[in-house]
Order: sequence, then structure tokens, then C-alpha cells
Amino acid sequence: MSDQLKVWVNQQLHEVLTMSNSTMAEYLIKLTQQLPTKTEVLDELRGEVTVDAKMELFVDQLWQRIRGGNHETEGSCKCKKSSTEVVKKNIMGEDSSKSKGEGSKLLARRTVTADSDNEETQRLRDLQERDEYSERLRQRDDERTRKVSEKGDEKTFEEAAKRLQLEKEDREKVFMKYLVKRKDDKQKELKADIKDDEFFFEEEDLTERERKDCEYKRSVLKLTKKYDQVQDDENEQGYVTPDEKVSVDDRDVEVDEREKKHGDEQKKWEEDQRRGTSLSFGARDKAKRCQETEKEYNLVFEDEIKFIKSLPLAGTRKKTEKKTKEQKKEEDSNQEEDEEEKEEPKVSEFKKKTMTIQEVQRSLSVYPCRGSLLAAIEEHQVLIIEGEPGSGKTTQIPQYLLEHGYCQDGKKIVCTQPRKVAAMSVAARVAEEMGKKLGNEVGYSIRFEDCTSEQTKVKYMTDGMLLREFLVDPSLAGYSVIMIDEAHERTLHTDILFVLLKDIIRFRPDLKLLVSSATLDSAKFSDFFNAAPIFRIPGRRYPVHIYNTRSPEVNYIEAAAITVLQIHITQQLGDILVFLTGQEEIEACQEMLTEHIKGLSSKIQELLILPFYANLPSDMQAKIFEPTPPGARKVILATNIAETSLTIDGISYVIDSGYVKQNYFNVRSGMESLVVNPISQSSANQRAGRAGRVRPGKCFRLYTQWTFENEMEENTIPEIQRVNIGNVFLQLKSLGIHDLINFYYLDPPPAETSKLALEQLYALKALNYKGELTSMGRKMAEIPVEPMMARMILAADQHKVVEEILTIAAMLSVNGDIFYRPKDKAIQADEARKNFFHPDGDHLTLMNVYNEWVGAEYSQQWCNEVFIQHRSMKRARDIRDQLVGLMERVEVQLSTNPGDSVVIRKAITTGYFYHVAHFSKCGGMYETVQKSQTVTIHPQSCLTENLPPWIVYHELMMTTKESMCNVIVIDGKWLLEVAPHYYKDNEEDVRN
DNA sequence: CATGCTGAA
Repeated sequence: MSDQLKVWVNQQLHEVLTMSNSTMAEYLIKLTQQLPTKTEVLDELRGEVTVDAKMELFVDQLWQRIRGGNHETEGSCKCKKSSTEVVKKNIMGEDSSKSKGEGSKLLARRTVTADSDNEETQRLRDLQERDEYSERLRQRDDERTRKVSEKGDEKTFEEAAKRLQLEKEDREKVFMKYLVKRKDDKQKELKADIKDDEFFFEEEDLTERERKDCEYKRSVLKLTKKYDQVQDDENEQGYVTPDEKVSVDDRDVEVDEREKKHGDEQKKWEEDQRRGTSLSFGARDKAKRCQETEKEYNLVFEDEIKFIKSLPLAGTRKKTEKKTKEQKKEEDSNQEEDEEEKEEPKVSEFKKKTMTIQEVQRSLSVYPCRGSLLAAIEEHQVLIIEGEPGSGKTTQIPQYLLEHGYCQDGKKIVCTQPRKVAAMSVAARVAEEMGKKLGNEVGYSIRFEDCTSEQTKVKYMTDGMLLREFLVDPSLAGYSVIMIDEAHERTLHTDILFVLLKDIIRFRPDLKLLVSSATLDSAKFSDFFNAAPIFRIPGRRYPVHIYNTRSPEVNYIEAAAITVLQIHITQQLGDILVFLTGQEEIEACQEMLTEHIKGLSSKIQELLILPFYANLPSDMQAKIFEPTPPGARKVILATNIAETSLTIDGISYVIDSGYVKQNYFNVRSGMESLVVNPISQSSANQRAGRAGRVRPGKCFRLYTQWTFENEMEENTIPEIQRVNIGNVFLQLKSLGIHDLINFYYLDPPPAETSKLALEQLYALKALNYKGELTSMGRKMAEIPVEPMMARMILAADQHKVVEEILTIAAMLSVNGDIFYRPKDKAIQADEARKNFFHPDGDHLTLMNVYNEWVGAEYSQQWCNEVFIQHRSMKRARDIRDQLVGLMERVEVQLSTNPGDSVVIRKAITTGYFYHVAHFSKCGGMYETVQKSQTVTIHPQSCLTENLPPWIVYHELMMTTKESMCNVIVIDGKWLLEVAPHYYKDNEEDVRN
């Protein structure tokens, strides 16, 4: 009975509280079952939520249902006490007076000394304010949706069509104007380039490659329209290409000039793909002619590295056998197997390129399972779908669902992706397959771009966006199917989504949940969703042969460089991908390789060395997607950006150093540290898999088989256990989930991290002493930044410096460097940076940079001159615009006071009073106030010479030293002014 | 003297 009851209670709760969750439902049922009288239930409830007449009525009904006429229950006396305990535990996870750590001592002290009456009234007022605010928010949202629907509510279809047409034309006009200007610029540039080439190389005998290059430039000139489109938007250029895209067909698509921006990008991308493939085929043919095939290792260098061949990474055939054993539904398995074996060998990659869309769809390995898959979805509410990349699950399954009628009565199918680019390109692909325009039936929604309309039925979005939607509509009523794709990546957002979805499927029996994952974790997901069935889709991957070193390598950078040369000399053509940990290592490796090649240049084929990491300027990044010239070989030295985020075609060899740099949040020191760690077995396999996309490949691991088996973790530690989860907790709280610590996570965050997160939220006044969300907290949850930064922005309103703080917040949110510092021009770059320095600290320096960039009309030219990354600045502008747009929502008026550095710094301190460090004269070092950690100012800061007594830092990073990044000078007294509740006990210290 | 892996809102 209890499940049914819970569903009912949840529905009622939804009515009464405009929110719902089953923890609350369970709690209520328990109360009603255990307390002796209804009045006591109500009293107990008042401690939790505001109880109005509606609520009272509901409790009355519940009482009737459960207790009926029966007024006595055993054990009711002791229940009262235990449920109070429960509430208390919900706040801190354990009895707060017993907790360790300074923060909680402070909390305990506060709870004891506080005047309880004042506390109570304050709390009630706060809660009331919060509810009022929520109500206002809701009304505004309603109004907005009404406006939208009114807009779409023209009397006749013709009128609506006309309006849409007009709007569209308007957009297009602006866009075309822009295109023309762009084209002219680029054409000029290209012309000059070609002229240069002709001038310099006229008389010389051009090599094949150079001639190709010239021809290419000329052809580009003709195709400018298509090309400048892409060159413009560096951020998106050439990035992720989801697996399914490999099978893009070669149909000639007419260029529709009026197509939207991303549509064009998509085409350009396909163009690139086609070119890349045909050329790399050329390369392969040539290699065959050279008879360089399949030689095993020859002794080439004195310090040659010996590899041992071990078992290959499973190709398709092997998978099939394994599958038969595991497959739960036998008939499915047999069926799949048969069809697969017939089909598999025939479909070559080349053939795929020339097929029509329909043929491609049929050739994908989900296609044969269509019927059984739909039946399984019909039968089960939750289904785990397991399949190799490239099986077509991301693109095909939503279409199947749509065709099968899951979108009736206006509900949508949604599919989440961990990355923006993936969401965009998959949506574009599906729109094309369905012959619909992107943004109509098929759309996508990502942070800075919502490309959907009222007719959208299939929606691709990033997981973070779906999480945001939970804040607006906690039951996700608009969706009929939710598909979580790439779940095995275990990003923070997917993990949280799981928690929330597990909750809502209990009272939304009509909602279907699909979780798609690579092979490894599916059993775990299945357990989490109460043994949900697993559906396996046979994959299609070429086998990758794995080679391990015979003995451990000490210097893996050098080992990598040597292996590259070994491959280059002994193996047939095919590009090499090398995994290293960071920019510095990549540069070192690059140097080493160029050094070696110099000595051999006449004897070997051409070797192109290309570095690749996120902070690399985008024009350099684009180079790795350019096709390899025939007869040459590309070596890409990459960080783990190449592990999941994007696919590079033509990779046949992978060299794996076995290490990554990972961010760990250390609770005890409150510090993030970036450390080089051995990778996990699953990520080693992921890396190896990169070699087998186009044809059978080889992976060279710079560690021994023994190391792999004994010293590596099986799986990478999920993000939720590695990072600061303050932000996540704030969001969950604002969804009405009270007990965060005992919540049922896929992998729970460490208890200490959770406690710290709650303490910080309390100190920021986002939670009251009962652990309830305050009005401040409600507003903070609305702003998509870390809690401390959100607090800073809200504080800016009091100080009337909102514009300035928003600029600073945006600049701080840009990860990656603002300042570009190439090794060869380090001195000039440092000089250029010094011009922006503000005596009061780095935050203000950043503000200067932004404002000057605005003054230079967002010019890229200007950025290049002063060694600033234009890409980062554009991102900062996007973030700032978004934040400005949100200010109305949190009821903050824009205000500005650019000259007043004191006020700006005070606002920052209000948010970051947790991050204060004091210069101790005896030690000659900085010490954090919170944990007494010895730290230094980061060398890039502008305050390295002054050493003021009190500073606020933005973040603490452990690299080679514990250093504070982005610091400002403050006056110790401000701390009392700004965060008296936190600093009143250290008053004397702060004053001197 | 000292200098950062990747995503997402």
C-alpha cells in the first residue's frame, strides 16, 4: 500500500507546496503513522514547512487514510523524540555539537549562544520572504509563458506564418550583411596570401604538398561563403564530432543560403570530413605501394623501447560472443547476432559515405534491434542501454520513439549530452535525417543558446541545462521520455540528474527513462534503478592491438617521443595520437621530437608535429583537423581533451603515457589541487579505443601489463567525489530536498565534503540554522555561478556596484587564461600585462582588461597586441550578458560606480570572506584564516611586491606550491562589517 | 624565486 500512498501524498504535496519529493512524502507518512494525535503531526510539520489551511486539510485527509478511527498506536511516545532527531540530523548530517573542525565549532557556538526568540522570528521572516520571492518568480514565469503562447496564438495559420516569415527575414538580413562583410575581409586576406606564395615560390619547384596547398587556397577563395562562416566562430570550430557523424552520408546537399548559422557550420564540417577521408585513403594506398606493411619492430635507436603485444581490445566479433552469455533476453540476442553477422563485413566505411540517409540509418547497429528495443521501453519504465560509440543510439533512438508516438499530447523527448558541442551537432544531424529544419521538430538547448520552439518534439540539451529546468519545474511535466546519454562519463551533472530522476519516476509512472552508457558501468546503473533491465546493442569497432612496455619507463615524455619515431619509421602510414598531461609536457615533447627529426630529416618521411590542449589559441587548434598531406604523417600531442571530447579522423596509433592531471578538492585544507595521477583502466581503454575508429589500430602503452592490472584503479573516481559540491547542494536544497547527506546517490560525495558545503552555505546565509533555504539562498540558486560568487553579486546590490561586480564575476568565471604567454615572447607578454595592473588587486586588474576591451570595441586585433586571449574575452562577454539578463530575476537593479575601489572590494569580501589570508610577520608568509594553511601569492598576481597584511583570494591552487590565484587587498576591519557572524570571535585579531 | 587537465550553468 505504501507506494500507492506515497504517490498520492506526493501529488498532494505538489499542490500544497508547489514542490514535491518523496523524502518529504515518506517523512509525512511516518509522522502520521507514529504520532498520537493529528495536532502533534501538524506541530511537527510546522518545524519543517509553512502550514496553511490547504496543508491542514491535506494532513487531515492523510490522517483519515492512514489512521481512520484508530487513535492509539504502539510506540508513539518515543517517536516524537526520534523524529526531532531526524530533523536535526537532516541539517548537519550528524549531531552538530559533536562535529569536528573549526567551522562547525563556530556553528555550535552560535547555536548555543544565540537568542532563540530572535532566531526564530528571524527565521520565520526569512522563510516568509523566501516564499514570497518564489511566488513572484513563479508569476513572472507564468507571465512569460503566457506571452509566448499568446504570441503563437494568431487567429489564422496564415497570420502566424507571415509573422514567423517576417521575423526570419529580418534575422537573415542582418546575418547576410554580416556574411558579406566577412567574406570581403577574408577574400582580401586570401588573395594577399596567394600573391605572396606566387611571389616567393615562383621559380622554385613546388612539391606536391605545396602545390596542393596553393590549389587549396584558391579553391577556398571560391568557396568563401561557406568557409568564413566557420572561421568566424572560433569557439565551435572543428570541435567535437560525435561518433555517429562518422557515418555522414555523401549526398549532395544543396547549399541553402538562408539556412541558420549552425546549419552552415554543420555543412562545413561535413565538407571537412569528406575531404579528410578521401585524402587519408590516398595515403593508405600509397603506403601499400611502398610495401611498408606490418613490419614488427626493428632496432632503430640505441635506447629503443621494447613493447610486448598483448590481447587486443575486443573487436566486434568477440563482443558478440560475450554478449550471448550475458544477454538477459535470449531471443533478442540471437536475432541481433544473426543479422549482425550477415551485415557487418559488407559495410565498409567508404561505402557508407556514398549511401543515402536511409541506408545509413539501416546500416547502424541499432537498426536491427528497433522492434525489440521499443518493446523493452514499452514494458519497463527505466531501461539501461549499452552500446559502443558509433552504434547510432544517440541519433536513432529518439527518432524511433517519436515515430512510435511518444510525443502525443504535446510531450517532448529529451536527450542530454555532457557537452555543448555534442548536443548541437547531434541535433543538427537528427534534423537532417528527418528532413526537418533545426529548431522546429528537433531542437537543442545549451547555455547561451536556446534553439527550440513550441513545436519541438525532440530536444537535445546539455545535462546542466536539464538540471536548471528542474528548478523551474520539479516534475518535468513537459517530457515523456528522458534519455541520459554518455552516462558512463559520470560528470557531476549526470550524477545529480540520476538522483533527481530516481525520485520523480516514482510519482510519474508515465515517464520513461533511458540511460545510455558504454559497456563498463551499466550493471551499476541497473542496480541504482532497482535492477532495471539492460539492453545491449552490438557495437561496431575495429580491433586495437595493445602493446605494453617490457619494463616500466621512468621518463614517459622521452619514451613517448622515441615511440613516435619508432612508429614513424617502422609502421605503415597513419596518424599518431599521444596522450600527455599538460601544456608544459606537450611543449617539452614537441621540442624533443623536432630535435630528433633534424638529424634524420633526409632519411624519413615528413612528420607533422601538432600540439593540442584547451588553452591553445584556436587557430592552432584548428590545424589538427586539417587533412594529412599524402606521404606524410601527423603526430598530435594532446591532453585528455582528445580522450572524450572530440574525435580526430585518421588516427591509427595511440601512445598512452598512463597519466592525467586531475583536480582534487581537499576538504581539510579547503584547497583544490591539480596533480598528476595514473589513469584508470577504463580510461586507458577509452584512449586505446581512439585508434580503432577508421580501421584496425595499435595502442602503445608506456607502462607494463603488470602496472595496468595491479596499480591502476578499475574506474576513474567520479567527479562528485572530487570537487566542491556547494553549488550542487544549493540547487538540491532549492528543489526542496532536505536531507542531502543521507540521500541516495549513485556514489555519495565524501561526508566531509558534504559537511563543508553545508557549513559554507550556512555561513553565506543561504541556509538558516535549521538547514532551510533562506530568501538569500533562493536567489543565489537562481544565479548559475558558485555560491560564493552568487553571494558577491547579491552583495553588490547593497553597495551599488552591480555592473562592476558582474564584470569581475564574468572574468573570474572564464576558465583558461585571459593572458596569453607564449614561451618565446614571455617578456613582452609580462610587460603588456603589467599595463593593466591595479594597485588594489587582480580582480580590479581583470575589470580593467574587460573595460579596455570594451573600449577597443571588442577587437581581436587589440587582444593580439596586448597578449590577451580573444576567445576567453568573448566567453567573458557571454557570461556577463547572461548574468545581466538574470539580474531582474533576482530583483537586483543594475547600478554602477566604477571609481570606488573600496566599495567594489567590500562587495567581493562579502562573498569571499571564507577566503581570507593574513600575512604573518614572524613567518614572513601568508596564512589562511580559515584553516591556517601556509600559502603564497601566485606569481602572476599584481600584488607580489606589496604583500599587504590582509587579502582575499579567489581560489587556492596546489601546483608546485600552495598558491592563491587572483587576490585583492582588504582592510581587516571590513571583515567585521561584512561578515560579523563569522569573525566576531576573532575581533582583536582582525583589528590589527 | 614561482606558472594551470577537462567539461558544464
